[in-house]
Amino acid sequence: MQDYLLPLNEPQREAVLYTEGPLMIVAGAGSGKTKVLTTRIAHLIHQGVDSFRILALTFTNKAAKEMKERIEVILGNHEARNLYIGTFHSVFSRVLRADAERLGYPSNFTIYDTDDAKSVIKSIVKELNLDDKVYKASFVYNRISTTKNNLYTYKEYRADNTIQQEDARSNRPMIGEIFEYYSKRCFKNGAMDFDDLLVNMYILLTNFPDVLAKYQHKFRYVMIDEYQDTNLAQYHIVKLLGALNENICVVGDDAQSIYSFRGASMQNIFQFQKDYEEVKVIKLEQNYRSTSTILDAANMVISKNENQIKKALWTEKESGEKIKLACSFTDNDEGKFVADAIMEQKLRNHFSNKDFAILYRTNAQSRAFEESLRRLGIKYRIFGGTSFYQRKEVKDYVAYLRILVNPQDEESLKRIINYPARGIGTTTLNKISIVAQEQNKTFWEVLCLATEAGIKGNTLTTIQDFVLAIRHFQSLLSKKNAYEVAFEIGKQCGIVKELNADKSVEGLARYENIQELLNSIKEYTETPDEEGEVVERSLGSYLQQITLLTDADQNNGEEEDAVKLMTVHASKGLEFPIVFLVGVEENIFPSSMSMYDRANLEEERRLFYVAITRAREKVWISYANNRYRFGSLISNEPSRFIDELPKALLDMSLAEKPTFKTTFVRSNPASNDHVIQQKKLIPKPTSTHNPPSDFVPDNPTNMKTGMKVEHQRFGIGHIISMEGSISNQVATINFGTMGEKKIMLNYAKLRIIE
DNA sequence: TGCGCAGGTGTTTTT
DNA sequence: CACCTGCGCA
Repeated sequence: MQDYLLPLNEPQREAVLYTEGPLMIVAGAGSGKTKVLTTRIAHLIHQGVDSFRILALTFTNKAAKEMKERIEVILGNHEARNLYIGTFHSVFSRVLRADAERLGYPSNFTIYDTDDAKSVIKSIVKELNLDDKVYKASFVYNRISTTKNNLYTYKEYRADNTIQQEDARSNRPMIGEIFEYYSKRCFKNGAMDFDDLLVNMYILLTNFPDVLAKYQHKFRYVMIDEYQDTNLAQYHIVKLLGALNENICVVGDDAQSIYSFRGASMQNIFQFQKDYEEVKVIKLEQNYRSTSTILDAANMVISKNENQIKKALWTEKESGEKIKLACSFTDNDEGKFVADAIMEQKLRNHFSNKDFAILYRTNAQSRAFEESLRRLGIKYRIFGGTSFYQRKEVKDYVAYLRILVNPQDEESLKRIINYPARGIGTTTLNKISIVAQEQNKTFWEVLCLATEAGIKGNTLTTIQDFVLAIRHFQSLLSKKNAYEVAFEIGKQCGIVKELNADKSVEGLARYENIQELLNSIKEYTETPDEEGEVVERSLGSYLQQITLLTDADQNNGEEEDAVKLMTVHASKGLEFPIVFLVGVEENIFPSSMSMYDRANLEEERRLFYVAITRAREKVWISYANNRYRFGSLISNEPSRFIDELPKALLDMSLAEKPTFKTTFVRSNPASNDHVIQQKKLIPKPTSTHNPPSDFVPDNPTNMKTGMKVEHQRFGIGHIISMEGSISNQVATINFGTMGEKKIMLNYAKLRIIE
């Protein structure tokens, strides 16, 4: 037997050796699926399969990179370098670079990120004279995105009665029209958004039989990780690519499907088994990651879901510590509590910073933890939020580079034509836009012929200078490398000078970001090609690549000794010795956006499952009674998911009293803990009011100044005043001995008494 | 055309 | 609370 097969258990080995024909690996959390995938690829190469002919699609670029490295270790050579491996989006963008022209796109097409796409939608809504409050960019974008991920074009969208009725009912009948304009505009700009990378790949394969044949022959083996998070477009592409050889191996876990908002459907898992006559299914059920306590808890929670493939995940590991439940008074206290707990664990049990992860449902929750960690001098690193390449100053600079490579890109052109300020305002911009529309020219073409567009005087000279400058840099590109050109742009256009002039903390950070951007270009373009390397190192490929970098990819190089902070989504595929899962409250986790129908709630539950199963040794679950949201204090109940955990696996000693760091005087220390414990497992120690058992909150829209209302925790009070917008009303309520409180009606549960 | 201020408005999750 | 937008003024 080969050495690399020795560390595998029976089903793992079977999965590695089963190389021919369709294979589905159902891999539970922590069951060694990455190990199986890497060993499987290594085995293929070892058996003599040409490494250029293996395609592996992963969820993040970082995962791809790690897999490559692990394969190199197993094989002891650099064969893995030739693999086609990466995310769907990055692999397809590479394929499309080669064949984009057949679809009428330039090979240096620009990739629009979500912000770019929304900005295009905004201009279209404006051009069509529609109300931007009704046609909010994010709403329209999501709808278009979902449609495209289901492989619907704007034509089909506009022709579909059901869709049109839906839009009519939501009072947004023009979405189809916006969709059409948007598609045409992107095409004219030589730009693809994230979804276009999938859609156009699909079109390329279906409309050009020779291209399909080329890739079907090229990719003799196809492997897909995280299959439960693929969408319909991805499903069809994979099916097409694998149709010739049918050597398709998908790896997934329905229990970890958490991206339905992006069009992912775990239906693809079930469909896979129907698509091929002789599909082999292998289940990996032994968990090597977590203690049995953690695993039992996770299994118990996920068992509440109706929609799932039954699995029996087990472990040989010891039971370990119970899951600690911790209750804090406010979100700030929660931050301090977690930082203290980390400090204590470090001192008492000799853990290092890098052993800890703090996982939350939304990015906005990170702040309290950042502050408290900083105060204790604990090094931390946040993953996610606005990524480096989304920062304004970086995007502005990148826009210059995009224009050099693809002058059709109107979006980027608008970004930089007046940055740094050179006196070209909205008036001129609109004028050019109109001429461009009328004469069916690109924005750039009109700029080049500014005289004909009726532009005169100073503005004309400015535009002509701008055009000359861009052309100069374009020609420079053939003489100098991308880094040198980028550097020249910063210098000659005065961007660097302008940023350097701002000596504020933020200004300094912006300046440093630009230096970092230049460094990254230098590193990318000046890395010598290794033998056999298939990566292209032009400015065009650099620009496409950076747009597709994910949060998980930003971890540059060696692992540093820092506490990791990230959303539960971002933690997928990772593991940590100790996990703090925080903000585990109703309205937050599960999110108030997804708790009102079964499918959404089940996805939240899977998310909870993912969070817990990240931990190897210890899990702390934390919630706060009150937290600041939009500036005022709101109260949330502990999450229903806490109730779903087996009591025997919980250590509730820290949840009996909330940790107080805030100065707060309890008006009635002799609270009624015992009553509440009977009613609900989770103690609510701050309760000083005992609501009747039939307490039903009323609709907040009926509440008016002067009313007498009952709050579950604060008791009876009078509404003194109401403020805030209609969608987000804040009431000031006098609760007598409990004092005056500002309450957000959308979140609080209030009952009208009279 | 550009800047400063007031007011409104919004928070899932991400390629 | 922060961020963004829109408006008024120089």
